[in-house]
Amino acid sequence: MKLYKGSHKHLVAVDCIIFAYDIAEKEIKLLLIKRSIEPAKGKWSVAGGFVQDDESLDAAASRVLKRLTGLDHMHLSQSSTYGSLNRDPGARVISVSYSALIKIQDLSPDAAGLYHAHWRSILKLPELIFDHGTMVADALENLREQIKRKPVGFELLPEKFTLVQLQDLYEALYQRPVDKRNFRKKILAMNILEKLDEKEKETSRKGAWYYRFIRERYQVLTRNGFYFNLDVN
Amino acid sequence: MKLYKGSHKHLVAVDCIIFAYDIAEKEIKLLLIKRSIEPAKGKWSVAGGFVQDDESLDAAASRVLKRLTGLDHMHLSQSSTYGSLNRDPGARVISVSYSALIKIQDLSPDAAGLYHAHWRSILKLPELIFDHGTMVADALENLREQIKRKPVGFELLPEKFTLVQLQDLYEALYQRPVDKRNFRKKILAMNILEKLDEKEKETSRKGAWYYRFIRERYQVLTRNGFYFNLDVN
DNA sequence: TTTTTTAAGTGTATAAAATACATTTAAAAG
DNA sequence: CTTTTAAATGTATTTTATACACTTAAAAAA
Repeated sequence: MKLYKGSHKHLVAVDCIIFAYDIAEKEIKLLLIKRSIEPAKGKWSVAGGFVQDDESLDAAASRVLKRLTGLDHMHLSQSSTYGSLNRDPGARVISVSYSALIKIQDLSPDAAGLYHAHWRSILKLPELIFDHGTMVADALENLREQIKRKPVGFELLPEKFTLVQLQDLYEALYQRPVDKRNFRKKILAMNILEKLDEKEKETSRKGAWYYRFIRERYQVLTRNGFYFNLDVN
Repeated sequence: MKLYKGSHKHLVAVDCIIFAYDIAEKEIKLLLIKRSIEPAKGKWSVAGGFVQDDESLDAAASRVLKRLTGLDHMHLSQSSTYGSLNRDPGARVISVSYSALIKIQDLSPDAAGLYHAHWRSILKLPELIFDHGTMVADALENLREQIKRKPVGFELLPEKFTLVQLQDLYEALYQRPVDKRNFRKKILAMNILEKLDEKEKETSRKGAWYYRFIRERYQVLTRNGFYFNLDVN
């Protein structure tokens, strides 16, 4: 069956904006790739790839991400689609952007070597090719909204994390200080964290208690009309 | 210049979910088209078209919308992109969905005749082709969120409208009653409406005052940190 | 002309949520 | 045992959200 004859076909790419959080440096980072093909070879870009004939958009994004992280499953969501005529000087390419949230250690051995992948703070991004700067800005804006209403911050932290680390993450994303007592009051009131009986002792003498996000409890609450809300003051 | 050789090309479509509000019937309506080509000829769908070689995605959506409404400018925003392998049985098509908000009277003469376009209440939608049902559900969900935080409700109403009409619109979208006094208190407190000295007299003896949305004032306020918020209780 | 009918318009008291803010505690180092 | 450092904690105040019922305007009917 060969329908829709006469309609133009297009190159379609997926571009993945990969976010992680660096606990030590208290910075949100983005995985950037040194581009290996023309045009713009050697310039910085986000990770991308063309959508193949036999794969869905989501599958294409997963493939690109697996190449860099080795991970099969991760927090991945479609953001926006970019289709201006001359966004890529090499050819007319329509690009679907995806946001991925991962733990900073999750990089494949190939990532640094083969793909020249590097983590860069969102505060000090180099110039990016094409409209990747816009994609990143859009994705970041989206993440800032998402993290208020969905428990996505935990995707960027290890399984065990302290409330200090969680707050630092929010502060890094919003670039403004957050009231410690109010922040803890809000997140603990949601009743979706479990306090472990273990302390993080690297960064202070006293040590800070570890917590864990209980996804199952969150899901049960959600089914009963609960809404995650961590509006930062 | 012929780069990216060997990568597959795809048919790319735009599909427009066109919303309007029927004041008399107090119903949110969707513009549906009787499909004129195979596959699924004669079935209901949203308005769509293939993206041409020389037009951006936004331009393609605008073209589709102009065909039906004759309008050059309207509230139009990209929603989501759909790319499963078999979403269209006719061929592999990747589809970018757009939401449009228009006034119900804005239909081109061709719309009804040539395209068999019909307004249908979102409460009584027929079965739609392919994944158009999902597209509509996603767009509707998006609209419900948008209308809380952005002054998009006014796009669905005439220039002059009453507070009763505005509230009815919110109630139609949420399918639940809204407290009249609290609703009016909130919207008027924003100071973005101007009370006209004219009454709407069709629907009641007493008549309801007409108001007008002052976009300029909204924009000024927005620049000064104001956020539209009409969370319905 | 008075009365009835109908939908528009209005205010206040209470509850809940957001915010501002400073001291105490635990633990290691000196 | 004193000092140092970051973690942990509670309350009062302000702001926002909510619940709730009567009055008013105007035409239609008596």
